[in-house]
Amino acid sequence: MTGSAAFTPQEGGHGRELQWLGTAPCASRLLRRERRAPLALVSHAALCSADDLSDDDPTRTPNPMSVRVRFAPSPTGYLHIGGARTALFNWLYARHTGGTFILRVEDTDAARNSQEAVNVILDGLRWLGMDWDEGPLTADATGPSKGDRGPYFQSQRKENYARRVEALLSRGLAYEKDGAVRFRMTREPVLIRDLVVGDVTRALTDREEADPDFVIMRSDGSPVFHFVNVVDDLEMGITHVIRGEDHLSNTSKHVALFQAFGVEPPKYAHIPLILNADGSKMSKRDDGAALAYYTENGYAPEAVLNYLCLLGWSPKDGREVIPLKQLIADFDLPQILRHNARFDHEKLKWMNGEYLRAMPADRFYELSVHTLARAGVDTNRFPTAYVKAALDTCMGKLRILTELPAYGGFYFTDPVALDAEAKAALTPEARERLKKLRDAYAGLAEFSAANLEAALKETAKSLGVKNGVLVHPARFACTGRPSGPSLYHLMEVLGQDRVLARMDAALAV
RNA sequence: GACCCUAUCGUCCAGCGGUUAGGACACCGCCCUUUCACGGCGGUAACCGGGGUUCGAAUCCCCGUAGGGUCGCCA
Repeated sequence: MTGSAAFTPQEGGHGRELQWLGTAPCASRLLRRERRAPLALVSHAALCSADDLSDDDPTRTPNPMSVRVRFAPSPTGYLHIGGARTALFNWLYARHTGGTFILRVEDTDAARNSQEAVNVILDGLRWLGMDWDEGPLTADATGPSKGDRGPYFQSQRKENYARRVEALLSRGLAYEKDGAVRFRMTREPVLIRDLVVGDVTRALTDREEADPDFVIMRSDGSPVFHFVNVVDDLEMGITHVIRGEDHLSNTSKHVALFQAFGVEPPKYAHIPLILNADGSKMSKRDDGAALAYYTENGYAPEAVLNYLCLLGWSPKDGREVIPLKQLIADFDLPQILRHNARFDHEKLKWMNGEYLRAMPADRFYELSVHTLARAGVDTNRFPTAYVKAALDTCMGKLRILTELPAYGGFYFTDPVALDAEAKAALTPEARERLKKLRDAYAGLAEFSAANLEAALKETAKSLGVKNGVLVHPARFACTGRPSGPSLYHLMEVLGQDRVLARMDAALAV
């Protein structure tokens, strides 16, 4: 049996785990002191391509005894958020143990297989900052890949499956019926030793009782999922199978198959599922079910990644905003919960805001310009210094980037559209006062926030009104809306010409 | 129908035989403040039900109930 030779021992990773456990508490103490700085590291790390986290890292020296985990998605055209978390747990475990993270594409279903669909997966993983040590380099099934256990597309592994079916057939462990090949499944309950769920004894269901055997190769010669999954895991030397709990019941089949091939099955870790906010199953149509929802709706990948790993897992000390490096150091299988989690969009938004606030300015500019462009706001028409100054007044004020066009879009739109509230606020009396302020501003030699503030307060004083009486009409005139960045700073960025012009426009309405 | 998993504030997590059941998001007050946020302070809010075991149960066991998953020539 070539199977036993191909299979690698599974204990290798544990020495490393102990080391990590030993160093983690110390590191976390350091990090709690300085929350800001480590956060910056996260965004940086998530931004960088795979190489930053992998190839330079001395702990990543290939080790035949180490952990080998895989993410094996089917290219369905979208990357489910639950799938992304499964990938994340595998990736974190690999990085935590110094093991190998493998990406394998289960493209056996030709009907819904396309390069676009594969790209959705590759891009999704890259967006989150997850790099794979072995797997495809492009979406082309026949294209280049890295790793010596390929091909990494199931569509390219047909001979392996045929050979394995033959092996089972020749030993009487499988048989042909109606042109299909069926595996002789044990009738005894199967013990599944799960690292998350514990020991599970899976008995046969009533239907299985009637006929426990199952098809491993269809009459058209194509192998079925349970079979290819096991064969690939075996031949790729997978040591730990970390996957959704929806596969737990089927694991008895996989264990039986491994035994038929004469090898110990890998260690299993079935992780809980992600449900909708109302507890229902998250299906393709639900908002936020696809990773693309987050890439397109103003989320920072580092925040999504952080939030995702807190669904079903948490560090012992209750920290929630956790730098990626710390996540890798702390992550481990035994701490994974056994019950499903509901996805809380509000909390993700909060966390996204935390990351947006703490990230380096350049990173914020990059994300912002991209978001504005998507909203039809072209920042390229403005000097870079102006764009940066404008965005500086917005940084720290948003939870998700998609709030930006409404929040700071006025910097790049002329004339500004006054909303209903703004128009209502510009009463004849308010206009009169605004006119006074406009004239005061027209006479300013240096249009700085400090001068603007002083001039406004002076004007208010001479009018005998509170500052707010002038502040609000001024804000409406300049931005068209009741809320936004700091008024004086926003006006400084806008500059004298724009501010006066906008005040004139508001007075003319 | 059978099999498997699960069950602490509305939500995400702490808890692992003895706690005033803790934190975070959200929510509600107050403070800060030119708006909106941030931040600070305070508050509302939970052990699914019933039996055991034990001096003592959110923690262990059993039964119910509820939710989720699985029983394909889908993946």
